[in-house]
Amino acid sequence: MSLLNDLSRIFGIAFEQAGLDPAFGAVVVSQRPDLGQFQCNGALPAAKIAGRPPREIAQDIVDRVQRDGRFGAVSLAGPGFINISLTDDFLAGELQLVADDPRLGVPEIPASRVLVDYGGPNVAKEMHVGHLRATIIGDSLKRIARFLGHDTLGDAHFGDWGTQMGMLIIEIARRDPELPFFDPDYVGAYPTLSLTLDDLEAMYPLVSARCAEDAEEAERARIATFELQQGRPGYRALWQQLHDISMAAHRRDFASLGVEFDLWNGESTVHDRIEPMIERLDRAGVVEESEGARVIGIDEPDDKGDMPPFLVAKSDGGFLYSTTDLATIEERVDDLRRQLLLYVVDARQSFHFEQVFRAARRGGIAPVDIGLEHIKFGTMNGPDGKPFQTRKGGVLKLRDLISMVTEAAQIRLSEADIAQDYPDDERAEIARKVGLAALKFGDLSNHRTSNYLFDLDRFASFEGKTGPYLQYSAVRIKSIMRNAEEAGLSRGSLVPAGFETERNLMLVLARLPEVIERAFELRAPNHIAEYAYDLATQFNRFYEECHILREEDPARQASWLTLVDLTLKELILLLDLLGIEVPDRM
RNA sequence: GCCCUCGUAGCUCAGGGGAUAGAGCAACUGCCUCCUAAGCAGUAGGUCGCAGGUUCGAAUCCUGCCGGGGGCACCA
Repeated sequence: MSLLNDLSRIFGIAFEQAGLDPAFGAVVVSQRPDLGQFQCNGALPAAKIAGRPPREIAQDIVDRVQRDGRFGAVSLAGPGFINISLTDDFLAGELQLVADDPRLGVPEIPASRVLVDYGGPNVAKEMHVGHLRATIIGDSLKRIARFLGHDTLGDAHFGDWGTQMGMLIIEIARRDPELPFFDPDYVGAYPTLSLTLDDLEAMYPLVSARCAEDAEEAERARIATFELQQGRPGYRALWQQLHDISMAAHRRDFASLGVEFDLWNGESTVHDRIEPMIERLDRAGVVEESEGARVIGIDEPDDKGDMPPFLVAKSDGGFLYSTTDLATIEERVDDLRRQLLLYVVDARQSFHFEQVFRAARRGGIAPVDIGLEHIKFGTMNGPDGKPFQTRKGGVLKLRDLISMVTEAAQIRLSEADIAQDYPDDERAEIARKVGLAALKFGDLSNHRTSNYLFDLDRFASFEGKTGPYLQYSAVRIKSIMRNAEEAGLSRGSLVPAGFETERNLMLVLARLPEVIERAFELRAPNHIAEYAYDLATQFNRFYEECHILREEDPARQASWLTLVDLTLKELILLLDLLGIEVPDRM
């Protein structure tokens, strides 16, 4: 029931009556608001096929459509553009349907079973700014998919089964070799270590550096990894503790971002299905041996560059992340019954995903009707154009980043006179929501594939095109609705627009369905962000021009209350799709 | 060397083959006795990296070149 669909259908019928493909009737929002609210450019490409002058076809369409009373003006311009404006009556009627619809005019599409893989924290490493994008973009895509009606699962997909585990094991063994985890003959319960994630995080770079320069040490880590994967009890018990310590910290960080998952799986989840999977691939003749390792050939005739084979098992029989990734696809397709897998992962891994996806196709793990997509994103850079680092040169922890923006919001709140009488806990809650909004919107308003510059001052300014601006706009409406209720005013049917800003607000409100659908099609939350900003801006203009509570015409006032209430609902929906909450006041 | 990606206003970034390429920040000028000024209105700022091509029409699609970033099997 979207307005653009309705208009496109009307124009499509006109093209059809003129003996042309109805697809030419596609109507879009006008690029020239001075000439019309909408435009249809179909006459230009149609002219080529029909062998008639474009202006003649356009005139034909205009003549047919003009008999329809809903259009205020339909006119021909330039080489064959058709400019369209609606009557205020028609526009109000269309928007009334939206206002009466719990889904705000967004149709539920035929559901498909989707899984979004995002976040991707690792054992023994605290989440840092690099995880921010994966988490925020993935969370938004999951919300969008779910709202559109897809059966959607989010998986944090923990990095918990690779060589870093072997390294941690040998490091802990080095520090305390007497621990029973390292005694192969030990039977009984294992002690609980009092390690924190900070401890683990301090260990990792040390042992990692040693492995890099000392071949024997690297060999020990490799063997430990292998034995862990083979099921050595002491190592498994130690692994469980390292896993749980890390998981607890990650859950806390995700919670503070307001991000939730349906699945907290990881690489280790699929361990038991790796052997059978490789056997099956072997029997199918897909796996070959190469330099002692087991690989799947994935090159294709029209490859531009080299495509090395995909590694499923190391020469020592151990597994690596490519193995678990392949088994994870199998699990998601066979057990979780997913039809579309979205991997929200750094663009630097695009070659890896190209390989895994090809291997999954070649091995029959993911038939062609299963969607496999790498939703790649760029890096968050510092002022030097390189991946963001703190002044000391270290990585900025996600936790610290969140405190920084929350603190900045707290300061802004102290400056505002209006907030001085708020209770302390409410102020803290507002600061949290505002800080997170600044962070999330600042990220999501960039297209995901571009690298962008992380500027803390910009995130802390809260002015202009920011998350807090959107919250502020919504809060203004909430305030109006509260005041209206106190004054005993209520909402009424929409009446035709009488002001330019009012009409424009209605037009923006009517664009919602296409924007959400397009954002999901392109896997691009920035389309939501962009539109939410347009909507808020248009509302603020209307707010300046039209004083709702002072309006003397009761019908118009009631209509305005409906209009701003619809604006609020759309804003809250859009912000929710971005993972941003709106406080009651700020 | 090969592959991927990006190049748009002083800065940070949007932009769906369509007309006169947009926004925020920074700069300058106005607007709070009036529903929250985290706001609104205005001024100024551009050979869309360069060169070809496809097209009635290209910032957008294709090719080449230049520049930034990234990647190229037993790490993740």
